[in-house]
Amino acid sequence: MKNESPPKPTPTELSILGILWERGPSTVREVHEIISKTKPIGYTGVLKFLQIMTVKGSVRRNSDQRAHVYEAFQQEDKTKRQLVGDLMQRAFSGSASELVMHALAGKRTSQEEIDEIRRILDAHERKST
Amino acid sequence: MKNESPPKPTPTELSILGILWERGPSTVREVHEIISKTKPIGYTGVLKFLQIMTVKGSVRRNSDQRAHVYEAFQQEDKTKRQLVGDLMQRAFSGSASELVMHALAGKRTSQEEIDEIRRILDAHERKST
DNA sequence: GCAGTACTACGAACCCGTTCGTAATGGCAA
DNA sequence: TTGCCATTACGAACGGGTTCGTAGTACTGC
Repeated sequence: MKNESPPKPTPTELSILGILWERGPSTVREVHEIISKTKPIGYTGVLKFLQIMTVKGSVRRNSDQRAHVYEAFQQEDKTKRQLVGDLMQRAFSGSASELVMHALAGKRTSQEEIDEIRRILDAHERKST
Repeated sequence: MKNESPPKPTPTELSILGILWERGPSTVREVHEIISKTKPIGYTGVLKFLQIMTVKGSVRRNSDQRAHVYEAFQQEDKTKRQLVGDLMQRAFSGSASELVMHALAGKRTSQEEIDEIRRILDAHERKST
């Protein structure tokens, strides 16, 4: 047993985690204000998810204040790695190049993005050599 | 309305589609033999999925033979593109470079894979200029 | 023609993600 | 202190993905 394997977040959980990763610790109200712009969900809905995620251990609650403050406890990197790895395995038999190919085919990508990816490749190459 | 938007396959459906994409038209028995090596599922379970997918339109059935032959009807490229695009949007705010970074971080990648990705980048660059 | 076998069809049930409605709690103002 | 408002807590319900058990159907050998 070597890694604590963060449970795979459901779609809605991921949306919420994303907000917490980006904004840092936030109250239910803050999360709700942001997420409701893109997803139809009520205040208590967000709260419910935060509670579930608290039980699962993917977020932590600080109840010092009246309005409880939640923060992401699940590691951003590890979670994202797992999500991509899972899809890569299930849809592309583990082939990274196939994954990249379809990722680029799906949307227009700026020159900066492409250059950035090249840098990532260089760095990865140097590391693993 | 321009694209027929292939419905997003569920995890198990994707496993089956993958087999059909790779092997071509197959019978229930053949699919079951392959998938049961990695996933605990019975014969009728596979059949059930094939039936559901037939209704959804992602596979087609040929009942000329006694053992019906199923073939993938859903486009491989389009489906994969959608899956990656969806994850990229939900987990990485649409950033292709972040996606690639975490994909590579998740597993060891051979030199050939990396070179292949570079080729893909080159091709994509040329096309979009 | 009859029994046995292999395959397909159908329906029920279960689990989990998701959502909502309502009750309980605690602080603030008058 | 009392009443109002914001916030949290809890439970129920709905839907979809997944699985399994059983019934129906067609072919094969005797």
